[in-house]
Amino acid sequence: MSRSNPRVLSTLERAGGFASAQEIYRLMQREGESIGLTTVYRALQSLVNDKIVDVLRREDGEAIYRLCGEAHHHHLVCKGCGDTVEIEGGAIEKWAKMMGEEHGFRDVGHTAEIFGLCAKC
Amino acid sequence: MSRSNPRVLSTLERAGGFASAQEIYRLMQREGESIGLTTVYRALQSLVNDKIVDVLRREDGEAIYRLCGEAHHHHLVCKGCGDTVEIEGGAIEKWAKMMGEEHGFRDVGHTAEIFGLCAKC
DNA sequence: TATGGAAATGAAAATCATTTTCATTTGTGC
DNA sequence: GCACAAATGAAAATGATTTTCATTTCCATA
Repeated sequence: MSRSNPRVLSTLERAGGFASAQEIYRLMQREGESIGLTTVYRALQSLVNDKIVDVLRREDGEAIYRLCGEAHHHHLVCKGCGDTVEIEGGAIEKWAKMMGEEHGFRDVGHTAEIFGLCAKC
Repeated sequence: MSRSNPRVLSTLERAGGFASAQEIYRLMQREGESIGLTTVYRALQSLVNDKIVDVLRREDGEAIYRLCGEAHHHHLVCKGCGDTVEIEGGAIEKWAKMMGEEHGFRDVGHTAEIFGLCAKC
């Protein structure tokens, strides 16, 4: 069942380890790779199953796939201009871990995003 | 421009202050209210603009609208069975606030969800 | 009380990400 | 070479959300 297409994985890497299925597809197209959108989606699902990547959501709901092992960080996003700052999340890591344990959960992950209006907006 | 339809707001309240546009629409239908889906979406957007509700995303990407002023909490969700525990997020509130200030952001909000496998799964 | 225009409404079509279907192709062991 | 499972991808289906556009409702003013 291993449909973890290596071309898709390598494209995700090349995209900075942080991209949506559509972006990966377009990128591969632009680079002349012959692949179908369906296969991209399937490969990404497979990579998620194998815990090689994980999934987050953009503010607009689109799924973005992130290479696990990427230095784990969070985002501070401006609602006005979309500018994004990567931030440290040490406090969150601990909080998530603690909360998970407290309720008997294992294999615990988390998402956290902060949004607001940046100085310019 | 105030399209903050009061019937939509009151339905969101009745739904526990936490529902998607589609759910609100279906609920209103079921209760015999005559309203169009478009109007529900517009009313919700308007409520968001007026900061009466804010928007989050379900794991599947669907937008859910939450009454502001609802006791703000976070979720611990089981990836296996979907069971959800509401949890305290004091640490996060502080973290988000601090990070926002540190980068000159105002009007700062955040989302944070923890997910893992519960004891039963 | 008419009336003219602005705001609100909603049905239907458009959009867009994602999933499903299904026929075709590829790869592998025999 | 052959059979069969897995992989592929085009096209259709799905589902949330947005847009279009014609109609209706409000409201202030003549």
